[in-house]
Amino acid sequence: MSSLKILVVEDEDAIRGMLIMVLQQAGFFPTAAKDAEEAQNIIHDNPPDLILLDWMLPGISGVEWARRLKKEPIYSDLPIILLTARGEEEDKVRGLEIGADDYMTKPFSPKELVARIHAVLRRSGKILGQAQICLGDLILDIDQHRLIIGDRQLEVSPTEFRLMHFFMTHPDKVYTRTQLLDQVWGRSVYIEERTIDVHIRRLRKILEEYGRDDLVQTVRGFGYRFSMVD
Amino acid sequence: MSSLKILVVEDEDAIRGMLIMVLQQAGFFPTAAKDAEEAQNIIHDNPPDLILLDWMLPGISGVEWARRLKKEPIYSDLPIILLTARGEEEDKVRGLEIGADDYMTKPFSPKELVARIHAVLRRSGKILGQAQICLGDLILDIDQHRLIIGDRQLEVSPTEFRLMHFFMTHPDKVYTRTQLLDQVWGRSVYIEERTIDVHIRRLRKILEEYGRDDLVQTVRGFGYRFSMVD
DNA sequence: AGGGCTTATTACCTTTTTATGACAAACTTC
DNA sequence: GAAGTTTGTCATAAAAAGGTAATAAGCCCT
Repeated sequence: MSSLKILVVEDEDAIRGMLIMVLQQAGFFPTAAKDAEEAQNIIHDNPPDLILLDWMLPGISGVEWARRLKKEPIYSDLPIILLTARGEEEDKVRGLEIGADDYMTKPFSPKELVARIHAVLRRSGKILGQAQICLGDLILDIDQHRLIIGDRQLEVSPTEFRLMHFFMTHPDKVYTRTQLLDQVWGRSVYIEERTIDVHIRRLRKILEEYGRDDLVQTVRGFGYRFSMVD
Repeated sequence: MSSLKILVVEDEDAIRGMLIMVLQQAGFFPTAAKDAEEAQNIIHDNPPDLILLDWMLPGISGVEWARRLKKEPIYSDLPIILLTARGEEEDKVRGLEIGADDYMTKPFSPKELVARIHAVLRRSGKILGQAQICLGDLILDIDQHRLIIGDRQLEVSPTEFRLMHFFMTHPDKVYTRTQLLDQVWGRSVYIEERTIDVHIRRLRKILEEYGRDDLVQTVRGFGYRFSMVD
């Protein structure tokens, strides 16, 4: 699942801006509101997958608004993370009479925020990886961790599986070795670009037995492409 | 089984009230106590099927009381879910051998609470599912704690049984060691991940005699999978 | 055709991951 | 409370995977 929308409801410009920045960086699609009223409109027009809500808001307080939201059946499943200043309210928040799914005390690190968002989204089932990815007669089953062609199962190593996963979710497009390294191995790993060649080779060898080694195509001077079309 | 009784032990009125509300809504029959002493009486007069216990209590702390309870043979099977505030204690909960079956960090969503209660009840056998679970020629007899293959029946140890139970009710999907630990042993126990390997080994050894050790499959880099398919 | 560059292929070695047997503590059972 | 189970941990063996370098093969241009 991609394009997870997060609504930030926060009256202080600086904090709101910072939050939006952080969220974008983390791959979310943030929208923002200054108060409950504005937020209400956004929710109506373009319901987000999660709300980051300031405890104190001008007009209707964040808590109050959250409570109302949770009562409406349409929105009751919408996860809410409360943002509070450190202080006396902390105890009350813990009481969770509000129905918030989590809370954070300012100031917090971007890292922690993103981590909590992920946790809440996962808990509420918003992050559902597709169970299966099909492409022609290729099936990559994430849950079962299996790669199947037709009715036969292929034996692939962890890295081969990840590579295949990336290819199948990004078909028909050329990727440089560096891009593949970043996407499949992760930005923080440092290995030779040429190593990619070897892994491509290994993938092809496996696919070869099924006459499908033509799926992994070399684009001379650029990199590799995975495609059902020649 | 209907009319599952749940005892809430929590000193803060607001939270206690909220919990009771949530539990009723979810179809349980909650009773409540403000402290360990009160709880002790209730347990004696009208033993519940599960206890929701606050970590911090006036007088005897929740943890201390839980520990004592677990030592009494009569109550040792009574599942306990600990409620803790987020903070330093969190780590301790996992580490310390309290004997709780699960724990939750406030604040939590009602949904999650109910889900965990169900999970714990199921694990501890309070919720009767099917009496038998069949998969191919495998039959797992819940009541008798027996595994039947074809026409022969064999005894398995408690842990092996639970592991087998989990596998047979969740076939074809890969689980990491951590997931298995959480699901089969419970979230609050702390044992080495590698211990899973040993239990897998033991399961396989049993199945081996019937030529069925291929049911438990290793998925390198991820974990294990139980499947009738290769 | 040949030089220069890019990719393919293979072999090798290191690291990582899993399997297995043994042991001791904890727990049951009689 | 003694004998037998059960279960978690460790040490070690075994297996698989992953990265690199060396060499072969291929492509493109003049």
